[in-house]
Amino acid sequence: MQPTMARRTKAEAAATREALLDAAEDIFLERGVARTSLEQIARQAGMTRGAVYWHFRNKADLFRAMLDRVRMPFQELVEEIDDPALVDAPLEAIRLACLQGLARLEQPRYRRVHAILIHHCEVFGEIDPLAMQNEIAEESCGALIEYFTVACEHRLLRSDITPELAARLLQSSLGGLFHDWLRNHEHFSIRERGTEMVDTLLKLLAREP
Amino acid sequence: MQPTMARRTKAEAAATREALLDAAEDIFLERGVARTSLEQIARQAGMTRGAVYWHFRNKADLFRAMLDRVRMPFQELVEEIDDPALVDAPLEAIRLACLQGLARLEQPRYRRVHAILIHHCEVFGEIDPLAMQNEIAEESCGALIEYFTVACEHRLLRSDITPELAARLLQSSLGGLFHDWLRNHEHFSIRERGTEMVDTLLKLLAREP
DNA sequence: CTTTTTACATGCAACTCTGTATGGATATGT
DNA sequence: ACATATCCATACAGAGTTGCATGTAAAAAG
Repeated sequence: MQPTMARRTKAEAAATREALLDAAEDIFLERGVARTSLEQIARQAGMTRGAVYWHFRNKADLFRAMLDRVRMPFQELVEEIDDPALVDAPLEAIRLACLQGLARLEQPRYRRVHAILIHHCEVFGEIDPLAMQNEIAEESCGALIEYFTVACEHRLLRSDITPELAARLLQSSLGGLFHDWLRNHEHFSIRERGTEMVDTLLKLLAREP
Repeated sequence: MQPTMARRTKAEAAATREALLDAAEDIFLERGVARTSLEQIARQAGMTRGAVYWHFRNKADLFRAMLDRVRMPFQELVEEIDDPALVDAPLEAIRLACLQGLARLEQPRYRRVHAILIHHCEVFGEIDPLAMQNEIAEESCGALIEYFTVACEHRLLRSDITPELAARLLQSSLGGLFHDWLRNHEHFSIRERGTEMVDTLLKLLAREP
């Protein structure tokens, strides 16, 4: 055993920072946020608590950094499918944005971090996960309402369905499916079920030809 | 200050047990399960940790007792609306069972305990809240599938909708709405939005006359 | 090459929480 | 009335975690 390992290069330091965040994901997901100590995270990454306290101020700061690696604003999803042919097909734009989101959530990192945020952490320190979830929900619902409003103006929606109702239906359905899937993702594929759900919902909501 | 308060009557003991559970609901909801100590619960109830350890073995046991006060198996909801006229109207039976469940969730105790179970606790000790949620979800979804299957056999469903798909749609929608509402119940009434959602979904899923 | 800063490891004091052991006073059974 | 079991308060030992302070070897700056 060496006397004391010492300073790494800047690239190595960045690598240990990522390793600490990876380790945090692992143990947060396995034991929950509250029950994992900083020493468990450090040992999982092959480090000691000294490394953790150098890179982060405390557990809340580490948690925030972990979330920052998977920031996925809804607006990004819309911009990624920015096809000018879709301005007159808002329902198809919604469909593609949803599928884009489902594809992202299948990536292990997104899935794991969201599972931690939704199912494996409580309020702690200066972090309020419910407030974060609220922000996400409000933003996505607002965006959906806008698109459904456009669809309504183009006479693409059933006459007995308001844009707000359509948006809430779609958002609740996907949110519920998301929650269920995050509990045990091996039970089914969220991409398949999500696609099926979005397709049928949009078909049911669309005005009959 | 008296030297040492001592033994209460059996009724008083049962009352303190209830008071401890009430206090646990309060603080669990406010601070989260992991961050609340047994002493905080005891003091909130005007007792000490001795009372807690007398009535419960540990925090997990207290948590389980708290959940036992709001056990609401889906079958109960169906039995409560056991109207023989509904055996030939399975869609109406589903609707009434859902409304019955929504009405229950509006009761403060049900709402608070479910908010704790879903949003304010992680895995701890011998308690796995995700497994409990899974049980609830599986049971309710299974019951919905049975009823939608009957509806399908009676030609009450659209021909392009399978009973499984209908059940998953309804369950995900209500589950997502439930999660959103539990985050901040003052934002909207789950009874109104849930009723609206159930009505429109069933209308969309029903075969056109 | 020298100095300074970086990137950690190690050690320490303080705090919090748990579980249990003990004690006491009263309700309850007989 | 007496003995006993009940209901709860108090005290204590132990473990675990946090934040900081210190040490240190190498990288980076000059």
